[in-house]
Amino acid sequence: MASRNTVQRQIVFDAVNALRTHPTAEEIYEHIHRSAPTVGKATVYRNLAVLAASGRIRHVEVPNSADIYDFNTADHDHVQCVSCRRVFDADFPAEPCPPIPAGSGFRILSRSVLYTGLCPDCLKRSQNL
Amino acid sequence: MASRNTVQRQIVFDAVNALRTHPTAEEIYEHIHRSAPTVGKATVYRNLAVLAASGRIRHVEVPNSADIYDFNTADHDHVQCVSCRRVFDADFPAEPCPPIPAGSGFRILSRSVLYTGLCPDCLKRSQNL
DNA sequence: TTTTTATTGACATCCATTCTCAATAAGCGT
DNA sequence: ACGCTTATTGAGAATGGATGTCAATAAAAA
Repeated sequence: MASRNTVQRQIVFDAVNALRTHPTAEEIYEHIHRSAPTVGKATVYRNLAVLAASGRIRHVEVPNSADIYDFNTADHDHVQCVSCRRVFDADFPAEPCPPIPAGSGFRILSRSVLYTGLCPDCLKRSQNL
Repeated sequence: MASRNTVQRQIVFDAVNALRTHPTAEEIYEHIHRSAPTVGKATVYRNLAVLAASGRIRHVEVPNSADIYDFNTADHDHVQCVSCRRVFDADFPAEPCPPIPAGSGFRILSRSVLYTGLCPDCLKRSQNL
């Protein structure tokens, strides 16, 4: 028997699509908790994993921060602000990285690119000091 | 007063240069512990951070695994094997990603590229099943 | 040598995430 | 519609990796 359509799974999926701001699992849990206080945190984590594995949402691993989940499953990179730690889409004008290579005996499955820097808000704030 | 040349700091630096296999902080600590059992784990972490900040070693953040430290400070990417979780240099023939862009009000400070896939060992093992 | 203060070591604490396990419920076959 | 199987749930404990606390120590400036 494959995966089941539980109400909790749908709630988690809806939350990721409602929160369009690269939410963490914790933020998704808090959002859900308001209208569905019985849904446990482990259930949120589990369903985020299931949804990501099936390609319905995207799981973005963020080193030294909580991972984020993205309703936008199209291939795109992210920027994390070193100051406020928020994650944004890297939609600035940049050539994409070249296609994933095949060489040296590795089987490359994926590539993740994460930019770090200052977001517009924090950059402005730092310039006003 | 700037930073001090403590014996512990030198021990940590030497360990990173001795372990040329992308060691984690834990592995570095264990290596050190054999010959210098009084050096604490917090000291190892602190000195790894100091050495990385001063550019003497490189700190590579690995999502969902322990971060690794690299004696090779030259700019290069890494591959993590999804099976054995080891980290390798991405020295396969690949065009590098284009230079870091400046656009959209972000100040981009760095970009990290991490490939995931199967290392030669694990690839071979999976083909022999 | 004296003084200053960066650094240490031991341990507690933190954070994000995963595990455990009995209880529940999805959805198949009948 | 009704069981039956088993994927899933909820609560909390447990984990792993890393950082914080703080009195004691030791670089190195004066």
